[in-house]
Amino acid sequence: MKILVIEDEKPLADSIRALLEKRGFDVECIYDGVNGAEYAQLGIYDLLILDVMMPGMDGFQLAKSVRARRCATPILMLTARSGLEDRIQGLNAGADYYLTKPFDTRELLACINALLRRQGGQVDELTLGNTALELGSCTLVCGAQSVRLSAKEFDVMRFLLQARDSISPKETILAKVWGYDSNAVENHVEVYVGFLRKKLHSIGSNIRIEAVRRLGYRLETDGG
Amino acid sequence: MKILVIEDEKPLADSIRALLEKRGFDVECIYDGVNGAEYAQLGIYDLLILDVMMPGMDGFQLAKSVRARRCATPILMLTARSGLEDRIQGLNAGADYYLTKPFDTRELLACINALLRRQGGQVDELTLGNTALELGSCTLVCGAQSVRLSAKEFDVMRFLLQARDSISPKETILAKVWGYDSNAVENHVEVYVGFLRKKLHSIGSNIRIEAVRRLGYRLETDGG
DNA sequence: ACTCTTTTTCAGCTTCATTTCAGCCTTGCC
DNA sequence: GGCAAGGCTGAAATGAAGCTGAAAAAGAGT
Repeated sequence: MKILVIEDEKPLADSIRALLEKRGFDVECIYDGVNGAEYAQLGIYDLLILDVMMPGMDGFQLAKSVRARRCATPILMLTARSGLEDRIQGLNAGADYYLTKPFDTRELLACINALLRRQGGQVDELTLGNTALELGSCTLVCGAQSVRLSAKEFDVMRFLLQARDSISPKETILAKVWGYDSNAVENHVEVYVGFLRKKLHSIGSNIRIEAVRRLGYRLETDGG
Repeated sequence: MKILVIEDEKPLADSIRALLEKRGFDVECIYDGVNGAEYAQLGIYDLLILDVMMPGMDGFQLAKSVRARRCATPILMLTARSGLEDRIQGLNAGADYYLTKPFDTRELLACINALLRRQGGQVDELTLGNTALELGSCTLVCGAQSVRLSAKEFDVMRFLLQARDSISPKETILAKVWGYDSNAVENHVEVYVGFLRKKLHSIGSNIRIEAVRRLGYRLETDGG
């Protein structure tokens, strides 16, 4: 995650950089508005953090110019001006969030997470080994390969992934996926495990569904 | 644009509704948290406005439960509690913006615009593959070719495009396009998907609307 | 009142996820 | 080895889910 900080007070900018880098973000700082605008418009950042008051070009102008170029990077405005009019002006200029200085570091982080959460495409997935189950699209993904799962296949796979290392008894899978009062039998689970094994294999996954005699199934990963 | 307001102070809720309706939004109000959660999870709203302090289920719990169901609707939290810890808790619970009461109506509108802008509310076309949906003219465009869509066709197409890779259940499309309380049936969606397939084909689009049995529809693009 | 478009209804048809089943393989015990 | 129980699998049957074309109904425009 690349973040661009545009802030003319160097000490503050650098402390933000330090804070965010500690959290694993990739941060760049620019100390004036005019240069900042150029970098911001590259469109390569996942988030812009802008100061409002800066020599040359202020945060409002900067936000407007970024948006005018159809660049959709989220913008967090950070400023000492806490007035209502400023907040409205900031938001209307294209900012996504308006935070007033002095700010608490935890609040800053919470804001950044909220903005990036949206940006990150919100792809919820369960992963194990080299393989991910995308919940939104019911798809198993392994590197460049992927297969779609049917509704029941998806339910079973998801149950196994959520159980992680523990053993899932067929009885439990049956109750959870088919319903405890359905008249499905354990062979259904066996058949579906068969389907899943085939699909996992077809995309080169290193997950195996292993049968534990009398007890149920468990996921294992090959090679580490 | 459909907005759901969940707020237990009826007069406030209704005044927000009036304000937003005047701006052309389609607004519903729910006056308690538990019911609110159910509506919110329908996934048919473009924005949720939540009060924090409510009997039954508070805004934090509500936001968490919505997010837990992988529902990505933007959330604006509106509250009398202005403390730092609250703001952090709200953002971490899944809120996208935190506004303290009493708020200025212009600020509220600016926030809403900022949040909806990101939702594709402000952009004027949605694209996928070689095809664009022009929001202003309800037209599907592919290269030099184009077709006009009827109102319902447009709504369905737009919903599918906004869902991107994820699967859109017929139930949700129905609720969003025909209204959750209409007496439309799932076959309506099937018929409209049929219309859209024909039109997509007629302009040489490489988008396909694929049925995922038991789960819903998803867009796919042909040829990489 | 008429024409044209959009939306709804419906019945018959197709398809494929799910179920069923029979036979085979594996494991572990005597 | 022989046997039994548990597990696996390929193929066939099934039925619910999805599709479609045509016609009725509802609106919109003239």
